Amino acid sequence: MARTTGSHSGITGPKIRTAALELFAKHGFAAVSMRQIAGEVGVQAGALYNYTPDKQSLLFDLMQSHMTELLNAMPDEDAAQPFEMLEQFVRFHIAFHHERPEAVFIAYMELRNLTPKNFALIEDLRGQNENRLQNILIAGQAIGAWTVKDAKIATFAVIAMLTGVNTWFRSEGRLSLSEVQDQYWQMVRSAVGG
Amino acid sequence: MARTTGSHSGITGPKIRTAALELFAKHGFAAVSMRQIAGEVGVQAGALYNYTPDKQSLLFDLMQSHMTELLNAMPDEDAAQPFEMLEQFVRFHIAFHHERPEAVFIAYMELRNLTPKNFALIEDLRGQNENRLQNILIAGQAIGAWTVKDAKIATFAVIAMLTGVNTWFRSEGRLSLSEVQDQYWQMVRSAVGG
DNA sequence: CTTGGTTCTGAACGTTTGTTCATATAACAG
DNA sequence: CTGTTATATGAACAAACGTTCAGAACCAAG
Repeated sequence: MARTTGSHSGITGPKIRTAALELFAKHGFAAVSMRQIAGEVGVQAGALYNYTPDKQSLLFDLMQSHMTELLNAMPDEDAAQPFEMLEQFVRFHIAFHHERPEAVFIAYMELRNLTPKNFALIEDLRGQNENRLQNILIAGQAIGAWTVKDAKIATFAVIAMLTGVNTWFRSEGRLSLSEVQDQYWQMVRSAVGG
Repeated sequence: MARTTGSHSGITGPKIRTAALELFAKHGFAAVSMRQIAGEVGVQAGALYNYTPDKQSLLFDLMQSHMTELLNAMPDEDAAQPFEMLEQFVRFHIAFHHERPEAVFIAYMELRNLTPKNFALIEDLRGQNENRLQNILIAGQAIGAWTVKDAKIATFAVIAMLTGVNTWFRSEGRLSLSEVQDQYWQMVRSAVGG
């Protein structure tokens, strides 16, 4: 046998994904050319097509990886009471998103650049995440853990708040991650009336 | 004297702005071509350059108009107590954004497609809006109207919540505008501890 | 070394891009 | 009507786009 499959692939492949992630987050999918990505990797544009069938797939793979990572990393719902589950959800979301700002940015800024088929797939994953929060809120409603009126509205409001953290929070800044988590948890708890 | 300035300009000009607004919101600035905009207007691409020096200015003008409209339309701060001012801010923001979803979308999705100079100008206008909310929160803090710890965090959280309404709320849906305003106001009020 | 497969180059393809401009059209003032 | 001027056309420009592909370079097994 000859050279092992992906002996360079193991280096160039991830490099391409990283470069694409950063460039897409910075300039937007449509504004980034395959030649720019290749340049960042240190390779010619044609070489990218050993790793992705086309530009669209590159975007889709990045988004899909992010969403499945998010869903897999999320703590189990079953274990705890609604109140603790909500706190866990809030803290987890802030921490998880904080570690991968580019992926978060892309995952909800570049939805419109997906083909309809790919869009549907990502939207489904998005929905799963929102449903977990909504289920927590409904469960808490049911046992009177809080007083929020409409669980669906509250879901959107909380998701927006949490996603918004990434637009301003940086580790080097005035506040630590846990301070941010603390205050957001307090705001969310109060907002749902818990 | 000859023909009055802008006899057609008065028709084509606004048409171009409307078409650009819709297309930029739908597909993104970088993904929309001048020919697409022209096609929507019913004109050839070259004609656009009677109304804008270039594509970039078209984007910038749309964003600037939106931001100054927002700032001008905002109710005065001076009149009321922090508590009423906060409620006013929340209800106003939801209503105002609801009336112009495309402009809102563009105003914070296309920041990265502005030239550095234009970016700075828009960021300044953005900051003015955030400052109004922050001032309200600080004023309320000072007189003990609510218990929120960090006014800057709360500002970001509230802005994110309010801007997020546009991602899901449509007039034809289950809820009316005032129901949404009511529940968001309740959530914001609780979140700041008022 | 030879052999065979993986990875990359570099040129090329057909389109599309933003923008310009000479020219045509149409509307109004006198 | 004539003359003037704002407005639109449609062709053209160079540059950049995503993608393809023959061939070179490289690496590892035998």
